[in-house]
Parts: sequence; structure tokens; C-alpha cells
Amino acid sequence: MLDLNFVRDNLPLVEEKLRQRGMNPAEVLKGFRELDTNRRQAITEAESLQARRNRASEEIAKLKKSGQDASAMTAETKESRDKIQELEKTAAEYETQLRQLLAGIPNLPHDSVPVGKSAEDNVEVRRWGTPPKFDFAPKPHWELGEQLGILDFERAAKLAGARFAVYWDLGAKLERALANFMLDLHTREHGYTEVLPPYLVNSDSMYGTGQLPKFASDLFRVPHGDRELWLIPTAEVPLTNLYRDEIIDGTRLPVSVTAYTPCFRSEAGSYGKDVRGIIRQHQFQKVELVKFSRPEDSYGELEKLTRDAESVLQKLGLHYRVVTLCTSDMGPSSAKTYDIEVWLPGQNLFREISSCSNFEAYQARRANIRYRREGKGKTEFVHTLNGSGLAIGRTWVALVENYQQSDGSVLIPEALQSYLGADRITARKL
RNA sequence: GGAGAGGUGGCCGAGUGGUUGAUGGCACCGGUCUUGAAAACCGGCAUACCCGGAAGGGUAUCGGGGGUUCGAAUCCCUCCCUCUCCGCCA
Repeated sequence: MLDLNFVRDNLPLVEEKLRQRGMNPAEVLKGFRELDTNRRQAITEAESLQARRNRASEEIAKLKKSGQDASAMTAETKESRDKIQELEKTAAEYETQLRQLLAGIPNLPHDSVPVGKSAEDNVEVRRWGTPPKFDFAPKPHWELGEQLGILDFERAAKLAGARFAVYWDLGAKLERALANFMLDLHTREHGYTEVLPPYLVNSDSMYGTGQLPKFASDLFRVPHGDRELWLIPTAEVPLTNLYRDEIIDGTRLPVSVTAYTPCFRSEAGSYGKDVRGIIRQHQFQKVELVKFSRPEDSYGELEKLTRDAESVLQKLGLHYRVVTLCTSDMGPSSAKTYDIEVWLPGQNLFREISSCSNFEAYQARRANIRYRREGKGKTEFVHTLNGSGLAIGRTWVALVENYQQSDGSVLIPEALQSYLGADRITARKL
């Protein structure tokens, strides 16, 4: 959420940034001026009446203390109460509408973000490694996985339905090995603190990071008595909300946390997209990186966080590129996003494996996450960042496709061998 | 699931209808003292919103919401959360 005063004072800038995102400012900001003015008018009126009533109450107290009759005054203040309540109700209605409008405004893209109309306008910033060469036609992971007997879609469909997978044997172990490898790397070498958060969260948490109210249809909702909980679509939600409604000691910033969690996405509206393999599942596992930063440091931290995620691919020897998402392709909460895309030879394309974003104060304002600078009493909103470090399922895919051999087996890169307890995956007997 | 206790400012902790935004302590900031530091002492120190060019003024906030009252942190209702004990259970 953007700051109300900022929007009011910088309307032309907000409109320009909305246009850059490919949105229609007139539509997004429809009624802003009127709501803002009406709200303030109602507040001013209610407050001046209230002030008068408060003074009258003081008078009554004095009269009563000295034993005098105050019935004339009590009648008067009683009367003004209804009027005040009415005005307050009006003000609250305007406030609600204004907040809704404000919550619907996406974050303003940072000035360094390329302006563009679609994903085609994303800008590649660097490329690492080289694609592996094959003297045979490399297969996609779903063929390899089933041939090796480590991926089982039929039984997953029986258990849960489409967009689920069962991993067998070294396929399952590979998931676990990757998770441990990534967590160890980030906690030992990059300064992240490991966290194991709840996988179900309340609506306040989902609102804090921006999944609600807009993206409810992408989430799995779990009824709980007469309330509800939500399955996390990413550990970003519980991790960022760790400090919701808190004031962080400024000397502790930046705070960096990481967690390995399952992620649940209903993927409503993506029917027919990436139906083969495990690229797009209702459940997948991910190691997430989240940072809380001082505003002036957040873009430096974004670079670091992105490099932290990249280092996973480098240690695994996987070819990838980093792109800056253009204004139209970025998520609404983000001010700047880098996507890391890994090379998948079986499908002959680069595929997103991590998305690293700086949300500036957008989430912090929604979730009320502040910090106090040393020596200053005033609190400020922190900047929040996050990125996958990495999506385990897609890393699994990249390994299998990039390290496949002509005999259908898969070599395991050295960094991972001790975690997996094997240097090669060969077909298992079923 | 049953019984009980409690939710107050960055933290601890007073406060049971009338200048209580809220005593006190800690922490923090400034100052005196000191070669420096500590200690001691003095002073300062909540947030949001509204009006205002500013100075300043106003309103709200003691878990959330509603009610009683001229007036509520204080009384009533309701919801949420935390803790303790019992039961059940991974």
C-alpha cells in the first residue's frame, strides 16, 4: 500500500507510474480526490463537535464537584452525541472506501525498471555458464523421471488429482538433498537465519503481504470452525509477517531469514498451461529468502539477495540468466524484480526458477513493520525483500534435464553428492 | 473438549467512572560532574489522523467490536489472543 499523503501530494507521478505498468490511472484512481476531500471534511466536522462536547463534560464535572445542578448541560451534550456518531459513521465509510482504493494501487516501479508492455520487454542483465552439449536429443524431465521410476503422476492423480506428483526413491531423496544443500549454503555462507514457520496462516497475514484481498482465488482456503486459515503459497507470507505490527531495533537491520516450506497454489486460471511435468503444481517445495532492510540499503540488499540465489545454480553448475522484469511484468507489490531463469535443455528454453523483489515500504506499510533508528525516537517503515533460493521442484527439473546421459541416467554434480549419497541416478526397478 | 487467570506506552509494571495519554522503573536522547568511563543528579522521550504557511491547536488510541453514561483504561455484552490446570492426542 502506498502512503495516503504521498499519493495526494504526488498524483501526477502516481499516474505516470501506473501508465508505465500498463494500467489506466483514471480507472485505478477513480474518485480519489472526492473521497479524500469528503473524508477529511467529515472528520473535521466530527472532531470540532467532539471538542465542544469534551469541554462541556469538563464543565459538568466542575459543577458537580461544587454541588451545583448541571442538568441543562447534560441535556445539551446528550443531544450532540447522535450528531457526532452520525458524522463519525460517515467518515468511517469514506475511510473504508479510500483504503480499498489505496490498497488497489500497485507499488510504483523504481526508476531503474525498464518500461515495457509485456514479458518480451524484460531486459537480460547477465548470463552465467554455458548450456550443456548433447550428442543425442535431450529429453524433458517428465519422460526421464518416469523412465527412471522416480516420478509418478498416475498414482499422484489417484491420491489427489491433477497437478500433483509422487516422488520415489532417489527422486524423493533429491528433493531433500536440494533443500538441505540450499539451507546450509544460505545459513552458513550468506548470513540467513533458518526459520520453520506455520504452513497455515490467518487472513491478516495474507493481507500483510498482499495475497489478499486480490488473489484469493489462487489460494487454498481451509475452514476452521467459523473462521478460516490459508495454506501458504510461498514462505514469503509467514516470513515477512514475522515482524507484522512490530518495531525492529534499527541496529539489527538488515534481518535475513530463510525457510524451507511446501507452497500451495490453486493455480486458478492457468488451466492448460505447463500441464506436463512438475513445472506448475498445486504443491511444491521451496527455500525462500526474506530480508528486512533500512530504506537506504534495500537496493544493495536486492543485489545481494539475487546473488545469493544465483550462487545455488553456480554451485550446481547450471546455466542461467538474470532478467529485470519490465514495468508491465512485475507483481503489483514489487518496486523492482529480477527473475533468475535456468536453462532447461529438455524443453529448449529458459525457465523462471527464482524471483527476487524489493517491495520497498509497500508490504511494510500494509503489515505495519517498522524500525527505530539509533538515537532517534521516530519509527519508519522498513523495506522488505524476498526471493526464492530456490524453488526445489524446478531445480530438480534443471538437474535432471541438464545432467541427463545418453543411457537415460542422471549425473549428480559434486556439490550435491554427499547430500544425496549418490553420484548418479539410474533407473530403479519397479 | 472442561475449569481458571490475564491482555495497559520500546520493555516491565501501577491504575476500578471525572485534567489519566495514563504513577513508577528500565531502555533511549541531551546536560552537569569526570582525564575517560561508570555511578549519581537534572531535563527530555508514544502513535495515528484532522485544521494550520508556521507557531500551534484539536480528535482518537489502555487486545478488537458494540453498549451504559453528560463523561470509561476503569461498568456491561461479545469476539480474539496468551498463560495455568485437567482430559484427549502426534
